[in-house]
Order: sequence, then structure tokens, then C-alpha cells
Amino acid sequence: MIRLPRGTQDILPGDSEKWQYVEAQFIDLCRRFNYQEIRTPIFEHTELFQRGVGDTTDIVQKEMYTFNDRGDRSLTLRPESTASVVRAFVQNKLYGSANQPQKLFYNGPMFRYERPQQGRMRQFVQLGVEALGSKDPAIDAEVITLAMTFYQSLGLTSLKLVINSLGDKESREHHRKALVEHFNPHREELCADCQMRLDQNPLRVLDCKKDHDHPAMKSAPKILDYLTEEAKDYFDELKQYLDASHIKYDVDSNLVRGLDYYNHTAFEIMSDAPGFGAITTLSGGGRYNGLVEDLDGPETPGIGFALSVERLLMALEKEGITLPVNQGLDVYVVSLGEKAAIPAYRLTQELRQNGLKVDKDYLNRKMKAQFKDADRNQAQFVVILGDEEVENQQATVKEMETGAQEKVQFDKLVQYIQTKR
RNA sequence: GCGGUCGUGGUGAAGUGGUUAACACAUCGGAUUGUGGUUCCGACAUUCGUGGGUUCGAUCCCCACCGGUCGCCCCA
Repeated sequence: MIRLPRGTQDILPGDSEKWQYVEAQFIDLCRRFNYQEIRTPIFEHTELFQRGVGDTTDIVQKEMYTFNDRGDRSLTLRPESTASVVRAFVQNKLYGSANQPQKLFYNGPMFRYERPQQGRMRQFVQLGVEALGSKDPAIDAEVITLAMTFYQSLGLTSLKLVINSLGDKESREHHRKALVEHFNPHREELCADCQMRLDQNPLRVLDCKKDHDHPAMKSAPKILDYLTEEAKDYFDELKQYLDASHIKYDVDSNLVRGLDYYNHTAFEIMSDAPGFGAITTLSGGGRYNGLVEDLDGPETPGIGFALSVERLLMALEKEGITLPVNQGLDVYVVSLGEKAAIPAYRLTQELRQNGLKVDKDYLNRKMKAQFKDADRNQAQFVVILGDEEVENQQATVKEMETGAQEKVQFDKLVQYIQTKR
């Protein structure tokens, strides 16, 4: 038997309805915020991610699905969407449009070669938005609000929004220097990973869980203390906007995002619902001023976020929230004997054409078994057709909940059901 | 990529080095020639993730691989 590749999953009936529901809700919310959908390819030139996501990131260094096609081009299954959206923005000259800022949303599978575990797949689905062309902190707040509103509208309550500012280029330079100076004397006491981070990306040392309790960690210089006036004002304004819309948040000066392109605003939304293991991050995002230029576009600020549908569904389950899906049939048509076969089929179609959700038996089952099937499908009505009904052109209609049944002329059947349901 | 743990029917799960692999749910058939969600009776794994090895003999022991899961790393 051929099994599916590691880290992928089949989404089967019973679950697929949840996916459809969640995606539909997201699209609806994006429309209300006036974000429009963009669809970009699932694979791109490898170089896009190397330049866009950053060569030093884990994603690029060890998690990409990269292959050469028959024309010997190096292509990569997208590990995230921001780089692709920015590429499309530049290539299609969306910056030239009168429609600024460009507010875009997307929905699709992403691919990362990682060791799978619950909530971490090699193919996973992200919903996200990108807003390009504005550096007003109000739009940062809007993006964060959109994310929080989405989760809340689905009924989630165990949410934790964490925000931080990574500052602008100047702030980061100063902070970086301070970090290196601060940690260098303690170099030998830090874990092996941190020793490497200290050279490559000192900011990440702050994110370490192993050395979390090291005294040097607590006294480490905080990025927030190194922000330029401008960056500080920006962060303060963002907080004011969030406060004004009653979005609760924690400021965590150790929040560092894994991709190179982030600056200023960074945020994560986590779930502290009981039962979650190591993975609690539901979504994350931030500002990426400079990325458009890095990808050969004109100077354009941007901010966005992405959320994982897999983790969202997990969170809903952990909180015991059931989505309003899987409604039953309006009508199940039971047919008995050869004479009823064609009339039953015809009536089934007629009911469907009138907007009703209808099914019938296709296994030539006995009446009892057909009723069980109707039950399994939570049918509100059963229409019974046998020799007698065909003879008189009258169906026997049974309302399942009450058990009451009546004879109804074939040509009155649609109307009868529509008025009774 | 590293470490731990697990892998028995559609599902949840017992079990043992030796020819009957429990049990429950689901499913199907019957009791009840045309009526469901109740009850009773019956059926349902030549097979225990895959491959190899040890053995007279392995689902049970050993090895490898595959897959799930947990932790680390990192993230969505």
C-alpha cells in the first residue's frame, strides 16, 4: 500500500467541512476589512526565498523543499507567503496603482521540511494578510485586530497577544552591539546554540529556552531601551490604537521573530488552552519595511501576518468549540421495488432543483436499512415510494422527529416540504 | 537534524514463543413481506506497520526501515 508522504495529511469528510467553514469566515472577515485575495504560485525560484526570507534563517538553511526542474531551474515549494506576495506586488507593479495601500489576503498550503509532530506538518495551510504601502501604525493595529477578531469570532477565548518592537535599522545596530558586549563575558556559560547565535544573530539569544534563567539573560539589554525616538513613537502609537479598540496585549521585549525581514512591529498570538504541548503559537506577523526594496521594488513599507489552520482547528478542539457544520438532509427518499425506482430518482432531482438537500439509497437496501441511512444523515423528512404510491401519484411523507406521516401528491411535494420545514 | 515512546480488524483496545488472536463500538443479516433512533440472535482479523534475522516454530525476541506521538531546535 502506498501511504501519504510524511508530514502530510488527508482531510476527510467530517473534517473538510470545518476547513471550509474556517476559510469562509476568514474570507468574509477580510472583505469587511477591505482586503482582497491574491493567489501566487505554490513554487517559486529558490532565490526569492533566499533573498526574501534570509539566508541565515532556519527556513532557508534546512527546511526548504528545493528541486531542479527539467530545465535545470532551482525551484522551491513556498515555505511562507510574504516573499511571494511581495514578488507579485513588484512584478505586477501594484505600487503604481491608485489603490494604496494594497491590502491583500491569501489562503494556501506552505511547505517546510521539518520533523513532524502535532501542529507541525511538512505541508500546512496558512491564512494571512499583507498590507503594503503604508507606514501608519494604525494599519499595524488593523492587521493585529483582524487576526484577533477572527479568532474571537470563532469563539476562542484562551488567547494571548504578545507584541514587541524590533526598531528600525539604527535601533537594531545599537542593540546588537550592546548584546554582544553584554553576553561575550558569559560566552562559555551559554548553551552551544546560543554561542552560535551570538555570532550570527545575537537577538535570538534572548529567545533561548535553555538559558532562560541565566542571570545574564535578565540583565540583558532590551531592544526597547535602544529604540530611536522615531521607533519608540511608532510603537507607542501602535499601543494607543490597540488600547482604543480594546485589544489586550502583553509587551514581551524578548519576542523575536525568526525571519530576517522583520522590523518595528512584531507580534504573536498564542493559545494557553489546556492540553497544548510545546506548540502554542497560533499565528505571527510583523512589519517588514525594506523587503520590497530587497526584492527590487520601490521603497514600500509593509506589514502582515499568517495563521495556521491546523493549529487553529487544534485550539478550537482544545477549547471544546464545535463549529456550525454538518447539517443533516432535508429529505431522504426511500424507494421500494422496481416500479418506484425511476419516480424516486426523478423526485430526488426535483427536490434538489428546488434548493433542498436530498439523498436516496443506491444500494438497493431494504426499507429498514434505508430508514437507518436516513437517520444517519439526520434527515428531517423521509419520502416513501412503493407500488401503491406510484399507482396513486402520491408520496408518503414522514416527518422524522414527530413520526407523523401524510400522503402528498407528487406535484405538490416540493411545496409541501418547503412550507413545513 | 537529535533524544524518548508507540504501531493488533472500519474505530477503540486485550493478549501469548506453539494451529480458536479476547472484548466493546461501528457495519451487515435475521427476529419484524413497507417504516428509523430500543431489545434479542447471528456474521465480521488465513492475521498482528514493512522487510530481514534468531528459533523446530514468532504477532510476541533481535536488527533495519516506514509511520504516529512527546521533548529539543525552530516555527504557523
